[in-house]
Amino acid sequence: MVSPAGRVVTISDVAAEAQVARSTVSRALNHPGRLNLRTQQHIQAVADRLGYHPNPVARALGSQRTESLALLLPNLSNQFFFGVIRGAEEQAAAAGHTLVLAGFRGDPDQESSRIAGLSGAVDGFILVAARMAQGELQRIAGTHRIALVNRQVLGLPSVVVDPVMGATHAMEHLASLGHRRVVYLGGAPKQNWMNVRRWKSIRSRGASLGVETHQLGPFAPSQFGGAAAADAAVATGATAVIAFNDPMAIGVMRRLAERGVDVPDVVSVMGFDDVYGSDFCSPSLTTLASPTEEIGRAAVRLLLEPAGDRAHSVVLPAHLVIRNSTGPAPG
Amino acid sequence: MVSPAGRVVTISDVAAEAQVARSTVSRALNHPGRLNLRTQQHIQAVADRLGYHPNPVARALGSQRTESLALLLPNLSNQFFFGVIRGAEEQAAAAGHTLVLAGFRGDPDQESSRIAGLSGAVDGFILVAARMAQGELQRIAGTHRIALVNRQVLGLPSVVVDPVMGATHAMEHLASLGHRRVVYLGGAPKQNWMNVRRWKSIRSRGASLGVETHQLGPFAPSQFGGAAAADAAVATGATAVIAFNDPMAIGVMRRLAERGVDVPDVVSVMGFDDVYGSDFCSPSLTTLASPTEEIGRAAVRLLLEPAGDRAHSVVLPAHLVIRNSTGPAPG
DNA sequence: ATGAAAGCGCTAACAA
DNA sequence: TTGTTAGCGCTTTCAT
Repeated sequence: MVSPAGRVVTISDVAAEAQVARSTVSRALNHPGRLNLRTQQHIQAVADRLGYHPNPVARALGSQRTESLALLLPNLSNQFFFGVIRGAEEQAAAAGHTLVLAGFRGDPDQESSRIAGLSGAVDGFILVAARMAQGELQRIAGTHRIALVNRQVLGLPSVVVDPVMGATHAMEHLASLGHRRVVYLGGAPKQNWMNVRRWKSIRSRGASLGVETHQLGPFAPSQFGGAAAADAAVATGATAVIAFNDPMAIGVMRRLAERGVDVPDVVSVMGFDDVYGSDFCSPSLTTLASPTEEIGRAAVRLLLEPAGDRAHSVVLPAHLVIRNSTGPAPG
Repeated sequence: MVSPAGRVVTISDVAAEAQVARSTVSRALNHPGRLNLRTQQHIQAVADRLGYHPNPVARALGSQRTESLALLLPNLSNQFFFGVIRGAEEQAAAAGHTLVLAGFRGDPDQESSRIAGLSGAVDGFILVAARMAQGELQRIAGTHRIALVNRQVLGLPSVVVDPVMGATHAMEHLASLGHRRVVYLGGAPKQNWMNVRRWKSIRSRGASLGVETHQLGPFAPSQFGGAAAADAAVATGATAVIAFNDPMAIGVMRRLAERGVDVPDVVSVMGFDDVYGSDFCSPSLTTLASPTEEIGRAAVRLLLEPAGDRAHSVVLPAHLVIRNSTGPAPG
């Protein structure tokens, strides 16, 4: 850590103390086995005694590997992202990597400028709910290792929660309860990959089930947005509301409670993701659970995989969690 | 970004193209003003045209400044931490810094080993709810810039939420509702700085108010821990329960609901922090709100301040949010 | 199996 | 105001 003189211990200090060349110290620590066992043990002992820790910056400059990954998110307010962060950090740490966190505040310009700024500082980028144009993503993928989360782009590695499975389960659940008129509350931004797929899948499954579907929005993907959407949602005459995500759904329920509209007796409400709080809100929320942590872990694995077998696209299942916010259609 | 040849653009490319020395390019970008305006503009233009972005790693090796900060947390499950992360990222980004996230899984050994591993890779550390021994923290502070969150150690910069204010408000609130017997559910680990202060302050304010206080625990600082504590809590005969944090309090309420014990008619329940969910759980939770984001921001500011006026200790106020989980003592 | 030497891309004295 | 020259601490050929 620190020499008696107060200086940080460098590889030179270890080399001098162990009476070997600096390169030998480097090898002893990075490629033991390519060394005489005794020298390697000796060097290790000296390094330990001196409290030597290689400077990651210097190491990165030489090796071109920083052993760190960036996680780029639209914001840090959404509970869904928190799960992704947790999974990513866990997997990164397990692989001996460091995780850099960056929020881009929903601004696509900031998104690419942060990538540019971190370029060289990390070995790869996990882009969650990327807002950038597809062409720009492909261009970036030409020079950087990236993995997308909840967005698919042809030829780029990605991890998404199956939107078709989710929407299908949702519609089948509602249809089986007798609902014939369902409204989907879109989340902003409207062109959000997941938002588009969820709506498309809901509409198409609705058609095949003989359930009428409408879309409203986009609304902010938060309780606030849900509350703002609630009145319009019931005004459509729908007996069931599917929100783009759980916080929106909770916002809907809170607003309906204020108005005295009973959930699920008058209106059923569903969300997506099963984030923190969806189990203890009132009524508890029926939702399509996303494996948030696994998303983060899978994205890290994708990034760390040998470049050979890349371009995978991982599709994770969504599963229906039935709670108390959905019930038989009234009438 | 990338030269026609596919190589990443370096400072040398810019220098060659602009017909100046590399150091001049460096200056033009880092210390404009110390340069002839025309040269500086010319270099800037060339750099822009080539899409030059300085390599942060190389820059750090030369300057000894990485422009990045590490945020070290016991885990990434606690909602309270999420707020701190959000605030820290925001403030770091505003200051042009990058945030490295590291969880140490509650293990003090991992805590210090992650610090050692990141040493040199970041300019400073924010240590949230640090578990390390005080002496070790002081030793680390000798060689690294650190800022503690929710822990105070003599002479070290820190940001804490006022535990006395919080506990005082809590006890006064309960006393005014006629409660005479209060139980505090401690959070693990027992020696957690905040846990200790909260209990001490509750006990002492209880004494001066003539309210009997007991401590139970420690329990896991989560809904799970709260649920496990609930039965024992009511068994004490207390009419009010104060949990170490909100998730615990929510866990208590869920368990009590299962048992048919009414909150707040039979037992009042309070938590700390006012995290996500405390407003929409059922009943909504009376709690002592912590300014989580501001904690993160303040910690970053502390770290980024000129070394001269360091060793500040910031104490942020906790404020009482009265909701529906507290009511008059029964009887 | 080990050492010598050349960089990685940049910053920062020091010169001019 | 600008160029020259050393490094920063490490990895990595290339020799030996």
